[in-house]
Amino acid sequence: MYDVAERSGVSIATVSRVYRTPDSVRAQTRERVLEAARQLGYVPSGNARGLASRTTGVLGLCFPDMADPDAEADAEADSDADDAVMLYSDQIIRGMERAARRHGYALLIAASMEDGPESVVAKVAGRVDGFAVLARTVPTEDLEVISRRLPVVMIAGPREIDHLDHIVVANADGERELARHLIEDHGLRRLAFVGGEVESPDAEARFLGFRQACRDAGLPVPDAPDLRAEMMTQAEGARAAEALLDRAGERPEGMLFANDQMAVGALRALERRGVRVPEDIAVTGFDGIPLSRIVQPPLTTVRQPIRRLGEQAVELLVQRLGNSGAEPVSLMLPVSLIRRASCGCG
Amino acid sequence: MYDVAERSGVSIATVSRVYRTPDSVRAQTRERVLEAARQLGYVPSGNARGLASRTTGVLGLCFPDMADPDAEADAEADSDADDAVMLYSDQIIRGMERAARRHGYALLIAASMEDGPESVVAKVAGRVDGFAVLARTVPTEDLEVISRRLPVVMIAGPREIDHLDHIVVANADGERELARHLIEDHGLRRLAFVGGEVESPDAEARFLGFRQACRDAGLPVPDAPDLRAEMMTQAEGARAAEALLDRAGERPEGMLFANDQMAVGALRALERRGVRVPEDIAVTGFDGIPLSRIVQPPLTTVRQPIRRLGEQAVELLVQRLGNSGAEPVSLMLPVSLIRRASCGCG
DNA sequence: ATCTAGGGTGAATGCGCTTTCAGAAGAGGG
DNA sequence: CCCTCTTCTGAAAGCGCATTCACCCTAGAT
Repeated sequence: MYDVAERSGVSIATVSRVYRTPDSVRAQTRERVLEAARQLGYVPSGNARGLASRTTGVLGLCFPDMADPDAEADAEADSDADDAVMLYSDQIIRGMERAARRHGYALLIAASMEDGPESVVAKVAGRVDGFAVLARTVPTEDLEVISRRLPVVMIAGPREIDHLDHIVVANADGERELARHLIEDHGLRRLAFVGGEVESPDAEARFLGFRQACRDAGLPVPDAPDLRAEMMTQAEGARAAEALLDRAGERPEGMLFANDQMAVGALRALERRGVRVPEDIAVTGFDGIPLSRIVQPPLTTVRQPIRRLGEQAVELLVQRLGNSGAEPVSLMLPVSLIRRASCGCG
Repeated sequence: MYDVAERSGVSIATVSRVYRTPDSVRAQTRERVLEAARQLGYVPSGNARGLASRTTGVLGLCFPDMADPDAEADAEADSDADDAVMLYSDQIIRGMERAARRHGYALLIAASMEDGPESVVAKVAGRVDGFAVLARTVPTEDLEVISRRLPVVMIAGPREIDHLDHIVVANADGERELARHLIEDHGLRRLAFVGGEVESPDAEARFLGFRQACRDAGLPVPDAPDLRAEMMTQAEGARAAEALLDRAGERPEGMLFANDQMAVGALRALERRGVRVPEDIAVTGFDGIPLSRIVQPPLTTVRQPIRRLGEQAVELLVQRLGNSGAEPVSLMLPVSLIRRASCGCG
């Protein structure tokens, strides 16, 4: 910059103005400066600019190293799918990128890994005006510290820190609506719910929705899922389905899985056992992954607006950057029931 | 940082060392500093660090605003596909992110848009240690200037600037192999090639491959594609297919399209016309997009390793950051022929 | 010809951190 | 008890830019 200033016969202040507030510089001077910059191959330092102006024009995203183990597993099984199917994190990224672009921000993305002290977050946090975090990516205490200095929004996670903005999808509402549909529209009564690990807030919320539907319909309200899967993968889903079949007592009329992966696994297990879906038993999932459309029968499920999650995160960040004093916001994005053949529809 | 230093009774130099070279500080002192940092909610400024150390730990990617108009169009037609299908840019991002992560870098992404002077590139270029550019994203002259200051790798574009590293896929080889397959294995002779706009280096390279195959087989070598599509979309592909059918003279035995989108459009047009594929005519595409697997008949095509493009880009950047004096590298990634029903295979 | 605005420009300061370069504080050795 | 050798730590000088604040010049007004 000093070179540019010297070469064009002005001070560095003027060079700075040429880039920041072009109108405040006489056109002729401006041209001289730009020409000099071109000749010298001048590239303004974002770092210096950021330091001086205390703002970066960049938003960030931290996501878990293994954002979607199921999809990874799928990918290995079918290398075609690998290139075709978007992971959860891909969709978030796409959503955030679009929204950030609209607001004139660039997006810095980094997957968490164990590193030195503070690790990834530190890297991101120090270089952005604000950032989003996917659930269970960053230690709560780190977030606590960082969120005191800049806007942070938690995506799809519990509200561990009360002054954080956060966004979730309507897991409970979706599952409730799904169960209601099975009960009221298809007349099913004996429903089994297959949940996930206790620490998964999503899976738990979905189970809660299931309970509500049972209560609403006057059916017995279970205290806990009929089964819990550790990994929520297809393999676990298949195992769960078989376990439910082999259980003493009457066979359930419907199996609700906490996610699509498990439901798909169940579909395959049931087929092996010669159990017809949906004639003998209804099966449902949650998420609306691409695979749910392709399996036979197509899976009734609940679609999450994952991309909108990312978009909304950016909106919240931008809002907070404009008005840091506002009350913490807590958004819940609506989901939509997708009725397909696996429950008896279509 | 000054506050942390004061609170823990050391100088800022020591605080800096705690983060940069923890081992050079006595354990006891280190703990005191970290504790103070925690209490104060200290977040190191990436900008300042970058300024002082002249390195950011971030790699960048600039991609076109409309990375893939075809996919966009698809998405509108089928909102399901929108969430499911990865765009070209999504795959590049995924590849780069993975590779960057391995090397300890974060990734800054920004789509180009018309803005002030220098626009997006300036934003990215000033904040990264090096970056990748998708073809036709950044004006050549800007690239020329920037690439004098930091490593830049051009992805899937022509080598406009000779000192730039660049990566392309083996477009010509792939198309050549594809055409060879049609000619030798299926015994076809009258082949028509539908290309893209002249400015599309990919489409041109593919046509070149087609010519080579013709030459190899002793068939007449065309000077130009039988047709050129402006947009390379399904609609254009359909139109092209019909135009070829309606042409005077013998009907071609095979139609080779410069990408899958057009081929898919052609498939549909041919079906409407009652022309059977592959019995009456063979059809092929290029890219290996997800859709190519699903259409009827499944499309014979050439798959590009898009994700690897991103990974390789990062590898090149990292290499050059380690050794900036090296000769410019020019990589060509191999592609793979996918034989499906539309050419008569399977 | 003198005065008054204002637009243009320059000097100087500081953003928060890294990095020599020295100096201080212990640790042994003589 | 003094001297030398390590370890640690502090002082200070930037890194490249944004931003007052003050100043200068040119018009238009008087």
